Amino acid sequence: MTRRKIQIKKIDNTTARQVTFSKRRRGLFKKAQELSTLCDAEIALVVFSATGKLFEFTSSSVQQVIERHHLLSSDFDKLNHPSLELQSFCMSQLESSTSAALSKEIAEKTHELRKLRGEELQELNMKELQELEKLLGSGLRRVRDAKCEIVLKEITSLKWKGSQLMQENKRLKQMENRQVQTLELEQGQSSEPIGDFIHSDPSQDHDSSDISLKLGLAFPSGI
Amino acid sequence: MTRRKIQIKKIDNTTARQVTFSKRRRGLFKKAQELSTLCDAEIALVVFSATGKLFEFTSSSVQQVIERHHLLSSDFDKLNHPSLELQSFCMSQLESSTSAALSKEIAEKTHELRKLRGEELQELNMKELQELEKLLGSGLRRVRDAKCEIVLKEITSLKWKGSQLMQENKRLKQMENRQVQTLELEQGQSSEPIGDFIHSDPSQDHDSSDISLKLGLAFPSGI
DNA sequence: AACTATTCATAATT
DNA sequence: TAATTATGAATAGTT
Repeated sequence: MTRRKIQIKKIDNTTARQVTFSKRRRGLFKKAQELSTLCDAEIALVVFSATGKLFEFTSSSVQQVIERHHLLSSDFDKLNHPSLELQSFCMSQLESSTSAALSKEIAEKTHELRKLRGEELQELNMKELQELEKLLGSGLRRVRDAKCEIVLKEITSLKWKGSQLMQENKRLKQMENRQVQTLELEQGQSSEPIGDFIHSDPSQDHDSSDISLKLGLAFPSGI
Repeated sequence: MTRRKIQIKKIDNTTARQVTFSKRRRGLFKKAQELSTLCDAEIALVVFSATGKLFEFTSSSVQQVIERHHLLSSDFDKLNHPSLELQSFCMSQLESSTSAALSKEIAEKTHELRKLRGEELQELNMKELQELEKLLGSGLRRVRDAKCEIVLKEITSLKWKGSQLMQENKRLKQMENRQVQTLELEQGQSSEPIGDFIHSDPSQDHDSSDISLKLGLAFPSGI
């Protein structure tokens, strides 16, 4: 995609296709390698060229499984049934991730969770306990910070809406005064128009009444 | 690779790592798709994120092969690759039932762990934060109890060993007195034997000095 | 989630 | 094939 953009469709020219395959395959494997390193991801990548040649990349954690698989698969299979080979390879990848690695990972995470919940402490020594305490302490601090954050946001929002209401109120009072003055000058006119204006549609205030409700809920529950 | 070149090593910052994972994963899958189309290659790409989430790509040709196998495998295949056929069938069964479920469980546990470590709090509301705080608080209490337990054991052990030493000491003093009395009675003997006896090999005290060292470590670091 | 300054990948060419 | 280079893509850091 340089010198000119290309369409993503099969390259007709065989030579050009092979050259592109070589270049892009290298690029793809490099990207896979980088992703697994940068983001601690487990990656298995298998590529069969149109001519049936096999290329593969796997992050170190799944390497063993593949080696085992290669020992089991015959050259005959590789040469004659690349698709089958690929398929069974994929399946073994998934399978291994499934039963062995995933189960192990779950066990580890479960254990970690139990420790954090203080359910499996007898096996820990003083140093490990202190590290755990530190972890829990910092977690607790972050939770409390998050709570503060929420409350502060509520307060800021309330203050702002409060000042809005005060402004509105002030404006309405000025209006009212003007109306009263006008009435006093005109003497004896009906007061209907004033009532209509002052007691305007209450649904306009829906937003602010909602706020005081939120405040009522937020504070008593304990900050 | 923009704004600045980066080192290809695990990204420390969790958020940045997740963002990069998303971006680069998309890039990688796109490249894989392009390579398979442009060069008529068969590609299988499996990625597990650090959080245990599964992503996969298989070129259409591979997908077709797999589907064909599952739905209407030919007699030829059956005759020549019964074990592979059976294997792939079993695998697919395993994959759909186990892998998905296990992956989901890992994702859940990972999420739970991240919450406990205070890494994913922005999505929680006040009530959830309070529950989390309670959980962390009780965990912290248990960890501190466990630490107390260890220290109390140390103290009990020290007291016991101390009393043992005092008894031993008392016995030795009695011995010494008897020796002195004997000497006074015998008058004019060398005092060498007494010195030898009192300043006995200090390596015998190794055990108890070890304890006071442990205690010295345990207290200042904060119980 | 969108943007942009860079670096990277690579199509065309030699 | 291998190297070069002009250009399009990908993406790290930022908003």
